[in-house]
Amino acid sequence: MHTVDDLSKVLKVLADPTRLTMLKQMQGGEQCACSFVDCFDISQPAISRHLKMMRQAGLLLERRDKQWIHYRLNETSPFYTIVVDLLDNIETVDASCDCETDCAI
Amino acid sequence: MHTVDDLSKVLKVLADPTRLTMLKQMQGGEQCACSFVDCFDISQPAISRHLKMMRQAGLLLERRDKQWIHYRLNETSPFYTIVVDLLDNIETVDASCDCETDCAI
DNA sequence: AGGTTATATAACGGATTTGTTATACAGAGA
DNA sequence: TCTCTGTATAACAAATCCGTTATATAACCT
Repeated sequence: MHTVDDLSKVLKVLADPTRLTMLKQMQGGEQCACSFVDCFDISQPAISRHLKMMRQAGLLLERRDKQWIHYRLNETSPFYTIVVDLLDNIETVDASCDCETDCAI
Repeated sequence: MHTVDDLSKVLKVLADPTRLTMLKQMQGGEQCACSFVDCFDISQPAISRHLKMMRQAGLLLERRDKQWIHYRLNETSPFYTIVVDLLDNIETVDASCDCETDCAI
C-alpha cells in the first residue's frame, strides 16, 4: 500500500513512452545501456538521464561489466508488481534494436 | 492491450497527487465538483482543469444536476481496470472534505 | 430582469520536463 | 601512457505543467 504522493512520483517516472519502452524491454531480461542508445532516436545523454531517473526511483538495478552497464528491473522495489502489471498491458514492443557493440548481450 | 504512447498519455494524467486523490474519492462513488473545491487547497479553476484533463482522457463521465456537475469514473474506458488497479494500491484517502453546498451529495 | 451560485475558460508566471551539444569520467587495450 | 569506447554530467532551450487572478457562461431563484 502506498501514499498518493509516492505513487504519483512513480507514475511520473513511468509516464513517458521512451522509459516505458525501456522497461518493457527489460522485462524480457537485462539490457545493456548501449542497446538503448542504438534503439532509440535520441541522444546518448538523453538515454542516460532516463536511466538515472528510473534508477533513482528504485525501479532499476545495474550491473557493471567492463565498460558496459547492464540494467534490469528491481524485483525488490515496492512498486515492482505495479510496474509489471502496467507493462503487461502494453502490446509487445518491436525489438528491432540490436546492440552493435561487444557488450556480450 | 495498449500502445506505449496511449498508456504513457494516460499515466501522465494519473501522475499527479491531486488527480489521484480525486480519482480515489470517485472510486467511492460519484463526486460533485464543488466537493473537490472544498476539499483541496487549490483554486476552483485549478480543480476545473484537473477534471477537464481526466475527462478528455476518457477517464471520467459527468452528470449535470441543476447547477452542479457530478463526476464519476468511466467504467467503459479501455483504461478503467488499469486505473482501478492503481487506485487499489493507494492507502485510503482522508475524506475530510464535506461539501458545504446543497449539491445533494 | 437581476442577483447569486457553480463551473469553465483565458491569460499569465514559475517550475519541471525532455531534448540538445559540449565535456568529463571510467575502463580496456595497444 | 595514449587512445578508444561506453557512460554520466553540465549547461542550455523549447515545450509542458500547474498554479494564480480575472472573467465568462450556465442554471437557479426572487
